[in-house]
Amino acid sequence: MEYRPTEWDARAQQLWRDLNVYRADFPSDRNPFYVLDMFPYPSGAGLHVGHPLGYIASDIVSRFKRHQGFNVLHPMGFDAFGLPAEQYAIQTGQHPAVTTEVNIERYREQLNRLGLGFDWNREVQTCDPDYYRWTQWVFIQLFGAWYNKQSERAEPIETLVAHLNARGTEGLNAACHGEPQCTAAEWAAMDAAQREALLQHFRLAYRSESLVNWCPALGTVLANDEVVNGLSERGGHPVVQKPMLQWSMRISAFAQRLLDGLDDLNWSDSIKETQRHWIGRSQGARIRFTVLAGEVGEVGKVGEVGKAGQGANDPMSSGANEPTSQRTNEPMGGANVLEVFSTRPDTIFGATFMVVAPEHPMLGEWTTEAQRAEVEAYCERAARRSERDRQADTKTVSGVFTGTYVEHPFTGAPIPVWTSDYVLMGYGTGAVMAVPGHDSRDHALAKAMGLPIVQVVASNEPVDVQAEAYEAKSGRAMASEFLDGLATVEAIDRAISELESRGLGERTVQYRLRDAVFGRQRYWGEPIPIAYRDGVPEALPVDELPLKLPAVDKYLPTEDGEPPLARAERWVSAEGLPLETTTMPGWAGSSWYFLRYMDPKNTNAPVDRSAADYWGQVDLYVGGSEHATGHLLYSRFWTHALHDLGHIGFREPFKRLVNQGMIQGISAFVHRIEGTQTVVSAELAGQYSTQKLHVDVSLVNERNEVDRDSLSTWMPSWAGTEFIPSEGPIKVEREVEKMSKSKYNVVNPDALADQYGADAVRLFEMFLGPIEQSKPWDTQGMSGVVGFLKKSVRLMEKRHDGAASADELRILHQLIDKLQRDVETLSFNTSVSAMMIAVNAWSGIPQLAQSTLRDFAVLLEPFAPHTAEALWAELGGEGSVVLAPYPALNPEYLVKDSINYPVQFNGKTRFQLEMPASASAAEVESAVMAHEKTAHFLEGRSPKKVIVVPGRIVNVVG
RNA sequence: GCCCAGGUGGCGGAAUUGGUAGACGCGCACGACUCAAACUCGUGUUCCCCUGGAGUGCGGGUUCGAUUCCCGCCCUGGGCACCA
Repeated sequence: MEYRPTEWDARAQQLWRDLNVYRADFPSDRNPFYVLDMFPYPSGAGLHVGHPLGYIASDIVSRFKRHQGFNVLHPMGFDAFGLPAEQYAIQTGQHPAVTTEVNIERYREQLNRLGLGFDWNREVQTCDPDYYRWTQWVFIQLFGAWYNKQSERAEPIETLVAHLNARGTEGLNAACHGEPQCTAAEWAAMDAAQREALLQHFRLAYRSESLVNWCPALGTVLANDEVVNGLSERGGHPVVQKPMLQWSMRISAFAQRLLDGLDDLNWSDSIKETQRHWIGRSQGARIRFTVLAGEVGEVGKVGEVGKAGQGANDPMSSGANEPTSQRTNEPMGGANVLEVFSTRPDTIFGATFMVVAPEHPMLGEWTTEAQRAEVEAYCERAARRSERDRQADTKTVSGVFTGTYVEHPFTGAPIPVWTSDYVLMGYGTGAVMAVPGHDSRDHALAKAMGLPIVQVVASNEPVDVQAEAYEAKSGRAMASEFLDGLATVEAIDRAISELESRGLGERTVQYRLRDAVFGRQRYWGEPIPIAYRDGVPEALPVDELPLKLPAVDKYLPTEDGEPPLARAERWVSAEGLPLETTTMPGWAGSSWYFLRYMDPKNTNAPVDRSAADYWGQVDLYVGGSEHATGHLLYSRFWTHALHDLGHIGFREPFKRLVNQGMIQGISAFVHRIEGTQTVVSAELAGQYSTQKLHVDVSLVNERNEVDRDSLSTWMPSWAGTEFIPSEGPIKVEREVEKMSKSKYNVVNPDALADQYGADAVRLFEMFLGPIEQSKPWDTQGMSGVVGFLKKSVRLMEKRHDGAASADELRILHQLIDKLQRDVETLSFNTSVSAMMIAVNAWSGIPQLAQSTLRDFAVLLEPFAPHTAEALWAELGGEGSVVLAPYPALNPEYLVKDSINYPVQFNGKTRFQLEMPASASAAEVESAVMAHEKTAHFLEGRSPKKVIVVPGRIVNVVG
């Protein structure tokens, strides 16, 4: 039998299609197993060898579980809404759906070329109206829900309305923004618009005026996870903070549950830690300081502000993006009270000034006339700076005195109020009590402005708080009246109790997690299914879904800066109401797609409850770690909410998560003398003033030599290139970098599959190393796995119809044992090596039984399914090897009857001693002592101690 | 700065609960086959001052025994970054 990989690839793939072997059944009596890959965004560049790393691993698990009799769900789809297709549309006028479809077609071909066993009957595309109909449906569910902190779950908005009818906001414990409140009587008196304005503060999908990340270059707002170092994740454009009326998702309501849920998930520590940080729970207290009246400017219009909650443009939305407060009923106190959050209330006696964020809504009120010009100038400067600028110089401190003072709650001393941009409006209350003695940032401002620094925590080591803040939480309170002598932890507790008893503050938990901005001023996304009746948002009736993307003449904003959907001719609901013009962000469709695979054709619901109950959580989810704070958090949030609302029976979507590492490219550079067309071989480059330029890796051979002719004809700009030396090889320089089109280091998996066969690519990617690890792609090693496949095929020449020998069975069962253990940890590099060891061992046996070879074909199948299929056919197997049962492990063949003991003297291995496995420790010891070499290594000493670990090792100490 | 992961031959990497460090593969060297080359097969391949010694980033420690456990440091990759 000759090894013919490309021929076998085609034949096996045809057989799989004919027999529909990857079909997942429902209903079914078999046990379900759900293996999921993060579905790709179909970009124009196609797949490179890095993408399939995770797909191959999950494919191996799927195939393995199928052999073991599980009903395996292993689907694939496309995350098809996104910016690149839209940018291309803006440039060319081509509808994004067209480019997207072309790209999807190419992706599907590339995935199939590698023999990945997906159930394509269940494919989903997020841009398909039959799919996004249900994304819109989920949005409507969230719009129609609120989070009840009493029951700790999301509930239909009707239960909130019932509460408001009965008692107003009294006794209500809900996740919300701002300080919405009303009595039952006030609620009863409100008109529809006023009621909706109030409800918006509670809905899980809501609209509010808030500070958002605005990216002028992309013309859209972005979520926090889409902004990296003050630049947009896509495209790297500057991002600024800007207040806008926007749709948001109240993910902050689920902060504690998203935190707690991590404990039971089988995910990597680093992803869990990343999420914990992103959620950022901190415990402390809210503390209220009374603003000293004499100093307050324009006190007149104060009182009304805090009582808002009525009217469509209510003023209480100003702090909308701040995480929800523990309380809902206490008034913020308007300009009379300055409220801060602190994790160190024990240091309150060290608070020598207050700092509020430049965006703080009360700042204007608190600024005295004398200071007004200076404060306004400062705020304007802070607003103009982009996030990036603000982050760039965290070293320089700046701030301005407002002219106002607050009263210290315990000492009654006046404390000056400052504003500085190191205090963020988006966290806590947007104000802090500055304790320069024990907080480095407060310390920096105090130093710069000459404000007093007081020590209120004593340490065992000598500390000088004038020089540096003492921030450790291990110390005892001092100069703090009733707190003196208490250890920090106790002092915090005591300080909070004291504040609570005086009604000046309370214990609270603060989260860093912000609500997620949900609207995008873009075309290529799901339309938000909201219509406006007299300016009041209402959800479309579910039976009007899908709300399809309208045709537009251009994919750009309108002249007035409205999103592209405003260009549509009649963008109104069935009832004729104007529709929302922003679309959903990229993460909407990917937040629930794993549910749709369970029931992809359902026209009555996103997923039938019975299908969701049968398949349950994803057993294994494989994908990149770059989604740690985006997709992986949002999809958890939606799953929790859908669970609470009764649509599915589990809270957490992904039981186990494995992050595959990145495959890096090995870029090639030539040295070109600056300002010339002359290329210098790398070893001579030091003699010239050269620049390093990327060249395509396909122009370079294994000896790192670039071909002159192909370089000259590679691109027009390289025509007429001259070379030094003029004869002989031209060397390139190599460097490991991220694999990317622009670095010309991309290797395509389908091209490799055409050259070596799909199985060689699969095996090689797995053999490269542990799945989670990043590693450079080096095709040189390919010959190793090709050799293994050829050797495997050559075993067929040894086959006979008789019974299998004990030797060959021992090899077989050791392999089964190893493979079964490896699949649990996805340790497929060692699986490949174990198969190599087995094949090498069988190669040394003159004859092999047909049954052994058949079993081997099944063991090989998850890794190299095409070759296994060819072997299976040759061995007379029925149907497809994909559906064959896994060979049962017979542990008898794993038992060894003798053990080769390494014998150590003082920890150094000196010789081996073969002993029967049944030998006792005493027998082993006497055998060692009787051994001729023992006397030599003891050099006349008598052993102090002989350690015998049965079955393992002997160590003679002496 | 804080948090997480990692550091083993020329290279990718392997090593159950602490128990023969370097499996498997690449590369390299030598040999067989061949007129020759490719393919294939075989042998060797951690290093050194080689009857021995050293050795898993560095320095200590625990242990009969440490890649594995503990303490301190260095480096690499990733995450967060004025979060009060």
